[in-house]
Amino acid sequence: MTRRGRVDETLLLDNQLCFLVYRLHRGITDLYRPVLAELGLTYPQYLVMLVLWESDPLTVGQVGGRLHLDSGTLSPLLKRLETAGLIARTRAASDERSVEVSLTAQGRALREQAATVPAAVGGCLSATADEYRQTRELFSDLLARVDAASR
Amino acid sequence: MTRRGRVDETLLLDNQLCFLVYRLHRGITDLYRPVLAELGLTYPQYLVMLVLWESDPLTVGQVGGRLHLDSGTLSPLLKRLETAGLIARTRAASDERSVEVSLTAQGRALREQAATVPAAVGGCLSATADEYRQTRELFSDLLARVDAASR
DNA sequence: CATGATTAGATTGTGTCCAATGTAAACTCA
DNA sequence: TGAGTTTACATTGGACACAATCTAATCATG
Repeated sequence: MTRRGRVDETLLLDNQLCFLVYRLHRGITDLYRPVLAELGLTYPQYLVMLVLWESDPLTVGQVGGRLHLDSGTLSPLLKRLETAGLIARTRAASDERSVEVSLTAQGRALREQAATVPAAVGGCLSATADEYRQTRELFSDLLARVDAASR
Repeated sequence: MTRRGRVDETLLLDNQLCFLVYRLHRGITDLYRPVLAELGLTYPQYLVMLVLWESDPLTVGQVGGRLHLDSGTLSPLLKRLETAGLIARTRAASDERSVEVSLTAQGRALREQAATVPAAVGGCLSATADEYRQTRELFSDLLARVDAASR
């Protein structure tokens, strides 16, 4: 394809989709950081709270399944959320291996404050709700392909 | 929009574009990891090499400008690339504050091996080159918007 | 020219992310 | 039932990413 000694344009940074995703990820977290800082959360911690606001309680494994994170990441993260008073962790009675993660009153209350977060950030990403949905579909398809490839 | 006590669907994980980008970023690095491991590189290290294969030498600041990374990230990363024998770091004669990063013969040689990397990974992302370009455009626009928003 | 401000990198500390390993509980099935 | 396997989570260690601070060199301005 490329001749010897010439620039291989597939190796050019700007041509790489993956670099755009990498930059996009960091750019978006830059948008979230100041907003979430007011809630005392990091972005991954916010994701865990989103999951628990949808369904509570959940085991550590269930939270991990939702976010595709393992205990190596979740254990210390959940410990910090517990220290912050937002969640409680208790060994499940039915299976002493599992740990149930549940929201505290403070953790539930934080949801009210968080209600404004998506609008504050999402507005930067798309002009219209339709465009937002459309982009989301494309990303979703792409993610499915990536997940399938790593199988 | 949402009534009190009802689920706020903007807080649903699956509705959030940012979560897709977050997952996409990690999914794509999962694809790169085994391929780059054969070159002895992590993904961020690979990015630095891409930048240097395009233009060599560069100061630490120039590399950082290209990747949007600061010295807090780059200093230890470049130290590891130096230990691996891929780059050299020398104080610039013209300005003793700057450090010039240059490829070693080994670092230049690695490029041949890396030539197959984009195809190995990019194939998972899009079926056709046209689709790839189209997706890239969309990401590029979105990134521009995000960068503009964080100003 | 001397002093204060700015700049380039390095360092330190915190929080992910992931691989590898450890530990205790639960399961399997001979 | 009981020994071996599997499962759930915790821990450790390496590598980013980012904020904050530090140091040394350069610049700006009087």
